[in-house]
Amino acid sequence: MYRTHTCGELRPAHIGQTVTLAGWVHRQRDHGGVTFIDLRDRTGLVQVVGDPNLPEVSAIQDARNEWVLQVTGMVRPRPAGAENPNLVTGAIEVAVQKCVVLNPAKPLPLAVNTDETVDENIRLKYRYLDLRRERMYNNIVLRHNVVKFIRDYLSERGFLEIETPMLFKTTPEGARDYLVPSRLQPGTFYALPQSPQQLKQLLMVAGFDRYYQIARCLRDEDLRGDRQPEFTQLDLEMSFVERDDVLAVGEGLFTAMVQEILPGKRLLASPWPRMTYTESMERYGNDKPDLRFGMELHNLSDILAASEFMVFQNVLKNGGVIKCIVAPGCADYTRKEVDELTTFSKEQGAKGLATLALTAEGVKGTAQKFIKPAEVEAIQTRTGAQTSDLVLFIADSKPVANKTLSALRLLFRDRLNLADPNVLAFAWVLDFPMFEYNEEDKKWDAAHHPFTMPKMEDLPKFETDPSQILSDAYDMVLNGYETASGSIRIHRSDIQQKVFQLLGLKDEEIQSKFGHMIEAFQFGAPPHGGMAPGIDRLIMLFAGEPNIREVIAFPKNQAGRDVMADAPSPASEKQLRELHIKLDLPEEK
RNA sequence: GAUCCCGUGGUGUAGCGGCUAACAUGCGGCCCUGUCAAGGCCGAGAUCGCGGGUCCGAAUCCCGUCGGGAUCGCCA
Repeated sequence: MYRTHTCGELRPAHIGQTVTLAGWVHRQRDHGGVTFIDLRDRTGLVQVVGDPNLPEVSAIQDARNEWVLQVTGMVRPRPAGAENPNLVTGAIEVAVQKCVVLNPAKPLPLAVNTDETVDENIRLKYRYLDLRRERMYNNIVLRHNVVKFIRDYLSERGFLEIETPMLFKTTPEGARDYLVPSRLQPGTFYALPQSPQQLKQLLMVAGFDRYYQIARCLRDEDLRGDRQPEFTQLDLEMSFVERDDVLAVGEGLFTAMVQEILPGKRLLASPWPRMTYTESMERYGNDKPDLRFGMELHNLSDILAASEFMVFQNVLKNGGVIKCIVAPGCADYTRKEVDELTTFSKEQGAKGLATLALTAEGVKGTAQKFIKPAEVEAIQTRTGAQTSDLVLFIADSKPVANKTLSALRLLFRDRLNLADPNVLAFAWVLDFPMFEYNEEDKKWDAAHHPFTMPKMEDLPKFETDPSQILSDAYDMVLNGYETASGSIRIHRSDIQQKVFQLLGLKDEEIQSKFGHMIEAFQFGAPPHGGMAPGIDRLIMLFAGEPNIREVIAFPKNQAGRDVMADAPSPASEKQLRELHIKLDLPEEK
């Protein structure tokens, strides 16, 4: 037996007991005679003392940071005045009688016992050391608590956790698949699942009624701070439900979770706000609004319809819009600062940025000479802009204006600290469009996915205007992130056929790619729907971390590499031969 | 595919045209019996990511390249 107790559990109640501990040297303080070590295991720290009056102290004196020790000694109270209120074990210490070095350690490439920032490349290369640090440990524990809460909550409500295959089938829609070559059937490939979407629907056809899975999903696309090539979703599906039944489960789950395991956080509103996709786009410029602060977008196209500003005129003539946001207290921005905002806007796709500074000395800014006093007044009435505020205008096509102002809004959020980091602003965004026109490929794409149920009343629009078809798709958003996405699914094979056809899939293609789905829907498929919250993103937001790598034990870097194991790496000739794969690599420069 | 930012001892930073490259921490040695980021003294450790250029002189300016991050595209 290596230990009788853990480091973090010792209390004055243990005084007088002889205990054996095992752990890492968090810190060592050698006073020549008496030596202190803060011994660490995952439960915490405890001070062990090597006393010259006690035997076997040499190992204590020799020990260095991160050595692994086994220590046996008597728990005793610390001398009066020597208690450490910062440690939960700070009232006591362990007087060492025996110390065994289980394993010494070389000096570490990164310090485990501080929270100072370390280059992320080094952290990832030595991730097993990085994970010893308190911040990472806390994140991993939080992750466990979140997943455990999910399992308990859903199990209590009749959901079954069911595993689905990792080796499945490539699909034509959606993200790029990771392919896995089949050895037994040369020339064919599995695809790793982008999500268990089809399988969970088939589980509904099977009658399981309420299913969930903590499911790994894989998508071969470029990485971002909130996107990893493999990530984890709470995949969830229910039969005989309407949209609000699904939303109620999600809202109930995360509301209870916040109350139970996130005492430092509070919900912005309960019940959660709901808005349509269209409303979210109008008011926030995107479909994942951060509702922790205002600064909404305003459409000024009507007020400025008669503007003398040629830029505005031309945009309106071409079907564009003039929209704005109001940056509070920013009227004193310098020319340089405004230029930076203009550059930022152009990076987002806008052709330019016009500003109106409402200073105490009067109206200034690049748009001042084009906007009449009456128009300024109307703008102030609509937006609530006041003296000392800066109004930022984007005149462009509606998508560009929304995208740019949305990005500016988040820029000011961070610059002016407008969002309370302890608030969780959950909300639902509803009624997404069913299809988006893909200009590049000149075809319709599914906005959510092709199994999403179009609104019944919009079915006639398949023949007239697919862009106007709304769907029973919904997103759960949190603090400016899409944290779940779901829909009521198509359970009728005739509607499913219609969708596939509009997406431009040929009959043979529908059969080869989705024949099993179409067929299944002909054998008594129940109405069903579900959603899939992104575990990594949620935990990132719960933990207040800036990216999801911080809440994943072994994440990949921006180039999709595991820098610790150095993956991906070349396959051997033998492996390739078995798979009947020949490489055709691009010429090296 | 594109844009921007970063790269200086093990780690974190400073220096940004004139240095023998500074500081903290870590590391090694010595001293020290109550510390808890212990303290004191001594020491080792960087050709400033790499290559080229400008200059009397480059960590510092320019170009290229590699590595990392953020963003656009991409992500049903």
